[in-house]
Amino acid sequence: MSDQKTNHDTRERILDVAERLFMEHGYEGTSMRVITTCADVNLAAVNYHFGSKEALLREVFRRRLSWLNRERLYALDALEAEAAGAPLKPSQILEAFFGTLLRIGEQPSLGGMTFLRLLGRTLTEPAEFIRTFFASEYAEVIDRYKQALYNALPDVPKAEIVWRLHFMLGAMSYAIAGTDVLRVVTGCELGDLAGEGAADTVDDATLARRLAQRLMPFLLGGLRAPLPSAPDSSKASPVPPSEGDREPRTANHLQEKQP
Amino acid sequence: MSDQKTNHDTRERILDVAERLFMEHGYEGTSMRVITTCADVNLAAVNYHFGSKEALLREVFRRRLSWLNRERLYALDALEAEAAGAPLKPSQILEAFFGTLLRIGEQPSLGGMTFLRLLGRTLTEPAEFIRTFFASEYAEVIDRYKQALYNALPDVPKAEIVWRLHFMLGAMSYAIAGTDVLRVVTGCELGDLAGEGAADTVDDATLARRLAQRLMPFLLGGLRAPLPSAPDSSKASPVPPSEGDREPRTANHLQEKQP
DNA sequence: GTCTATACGTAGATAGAC
DNA sequence: GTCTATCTACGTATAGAC
Repeated sequence: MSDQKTNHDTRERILDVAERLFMEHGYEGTSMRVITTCADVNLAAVNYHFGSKEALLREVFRRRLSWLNRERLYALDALEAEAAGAPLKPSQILEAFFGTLLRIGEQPSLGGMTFLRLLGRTLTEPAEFIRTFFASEYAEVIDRYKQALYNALPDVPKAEIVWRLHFMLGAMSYAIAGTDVLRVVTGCELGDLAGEGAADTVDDATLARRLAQRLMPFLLGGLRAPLPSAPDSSKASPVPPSEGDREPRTANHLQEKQP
Repeated sequence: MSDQKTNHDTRERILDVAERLFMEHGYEGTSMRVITTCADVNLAAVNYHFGSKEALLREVFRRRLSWLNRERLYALDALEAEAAGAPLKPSQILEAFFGTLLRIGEQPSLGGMTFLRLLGRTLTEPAEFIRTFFASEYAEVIDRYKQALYNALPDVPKAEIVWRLHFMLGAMSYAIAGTDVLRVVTGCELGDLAGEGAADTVDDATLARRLAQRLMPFLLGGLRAPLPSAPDSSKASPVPPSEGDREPRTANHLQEKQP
């Protein structure tokens, strides 16, 4: 049973090809004909094995996300067990959430950078079925991590934490998707940016490691930034002290334009 | 000439409808037939006025981006003239770049939140013609702002600045796109988050203002975060001092996983 | 279980009447 | 300049042979 074409092989081959093509051309931009041709299977194979194109996309994500989100829960469990009731440090929480994700990029068997790029791009796809699918897949993990952040930053309003979680997800998603797109905006290949000297191509595992190394301080800096001044409410903005890490206080740079 | 259907009206009506539909369903997910039906024009009108569907998308963006990027250059010119050769503060640069963008959300005549959401989503679309179009539209502005940031943060490696610019663009794009998508991830409507008390619907202008108020401190915190420790190079990470704003020094939270 | 062949709708684009 | 009618290619899905 080494090189024999079993159903399992066909299914996996379709999933691998679809993962890459959805990443390269988007969901709507990838036709079933192209998928089945590239996977060297019959046009009908997708509907036979998965039922529909939508179900195929869901399965592409499920086989990766179920692993990822389980690992994220394990990581949080471990941290909380070690802390024995004390709130976690924000840096620990971010490392568990984003570090677990970014480490996928170093391991092709978990999807590698192909899957990370696909994930980053698909999070903004407007199709309703995609959004509801992600909502259900992420619900538990997001809820647990939000709670952890609430506990870690007790003096920061919960709404503010949710906003910043949102911003962090965005920075991460674009950073990943951009490792082969956003040269457009930055005007140069990210390979040039990742290395200190060698400007040529960088393999995926190295890119993933360097991305994590650059991204995590940025996220932590954003999460722990001073709160904005209150605009239309009379309550003051307390400085959020965070355990372990010192919380810097700087001037408020953004003033509300119209009071 | 008040309510007469001129060519100009037809063109603008097509652009307005296409802007909204591309935002709601994506480029591939929006058909010419739906566009022309909603705009109450004939199917052939798009090809007559714009030449093709791709050219229509480009024109949808061009009429907004030409204004936006001109304003961004003006804002930077004004800051640099005022500074008279001295480097700008990072907060000023971010305000000029992101503030100018976010203020579009308050003005429906400039596209409002509809255009901002469309922009946020389209930046990740994989289609080649879209990426090359954005590259040319953004080239000058990005170049000018990169230079301004280099000057403002002379002790931060340029590669690090480009990475962080990249992260900031991502956080902003997702934050915008998410104002009607990412309830998926955060588990609640952003309307709930924006207001202190009133949890119902928030009009676009208010949402845009509150978004800017929350986003700018986050971006500035990320931009001015401590540099990551050098992983595979022996040179130390200097703390970047920035003018005007005090630069906080915190511990490095992220350690390289493999030395 | 897998593939061949095809159904049936819709995509973007265009020729030519008005 | 605008519209009708239509072209050709491609979309997903399925019925039925092997």
